[in-house]
Amino acid sequence: MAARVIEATRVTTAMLRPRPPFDFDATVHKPSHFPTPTIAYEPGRYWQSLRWAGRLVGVRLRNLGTRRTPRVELALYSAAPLTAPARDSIERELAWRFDLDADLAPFCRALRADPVLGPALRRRRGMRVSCPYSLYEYLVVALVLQNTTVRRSTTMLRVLLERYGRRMHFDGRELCAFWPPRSLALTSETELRALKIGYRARALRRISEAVTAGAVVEQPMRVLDKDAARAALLTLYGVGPASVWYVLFDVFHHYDAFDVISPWEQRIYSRLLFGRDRVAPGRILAAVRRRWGCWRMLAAHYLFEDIFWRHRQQPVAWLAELLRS
DNA sequence: CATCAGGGCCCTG
DNA sequence: CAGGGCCCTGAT
Repeated sequence: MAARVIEATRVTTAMLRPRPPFDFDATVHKPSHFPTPTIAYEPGRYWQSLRWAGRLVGVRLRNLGTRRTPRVELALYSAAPLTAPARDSIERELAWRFDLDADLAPFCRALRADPVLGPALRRRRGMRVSCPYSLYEYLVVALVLQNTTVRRSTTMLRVLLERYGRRMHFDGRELCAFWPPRSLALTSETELRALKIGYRARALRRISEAVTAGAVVEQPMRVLDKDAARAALLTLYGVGPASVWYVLFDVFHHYDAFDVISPWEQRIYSRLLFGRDRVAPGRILAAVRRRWGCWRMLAAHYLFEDIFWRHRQQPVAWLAELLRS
């Protein structure tokens, strides 16, 4: 890395007002997700690096409100002062990434009587689907998660960030920041392979190339419907059905993007929905579609994150068993 | 020591 | 549309 640590000392703040109800902690922190060194979280406080419009910015969010009267203080740290338009555009970008303007009322009304979902819905009331990454960054994460263990994924991402990313120092924290796609677009596959990311080297280079060339552009994809977005994403080399549905939900907030289920998630949903182990994926998908309809992935997200939050508070034996490995 | 699976995907037949 | 190969690592 990036010998040089970026000192982001200039700070500007703003107040965000998410649409109520809003659960700060469950929105900014997803205990079931793969943690990356670009993010830090403590109850009520959250930090991340952000590459935006060619510059690196340190983001801090603080919860200064309640579920009913949400207030989130946004502090932006940068090496050079941010212009007002830059600050506004980052504010809008974060509102999108954290789904702050979402109206969850119809969802809550429709599903609060559901016997399985109801309790999770009440405990996490106001939680949003959120994603701190750009589409490109998310694809990088999805790539290192493929066909390996969490431990190795962690190593691969760390090595990539050390080699091509930056370190940022702000608000007393040091976080890594992603590289811009173009710095990998021209890198040789051989050089990437030397970092022990295996066959992913080819995909990483080609995805970086595609994004740099404008073959895939995030902003316009945000308004595409689910099928169109899926088709566009599948044109990327190394991006298949499993990665795509994660992207459709996390990055593009399609609340119904629940059409694929991976083996480890299958086992967790089997427990949560049927109270037993290894229910066939097809049955799980049919059940969530029937019960939760167009909200099925958002509902599943509530259930999933809720059990992970509770597990953290008070270990859940069967979950601990499934996660061991 | 050999073998295999791990939070996929591509390519071939 | 099924199945082999892919990089590497740790478990057995």
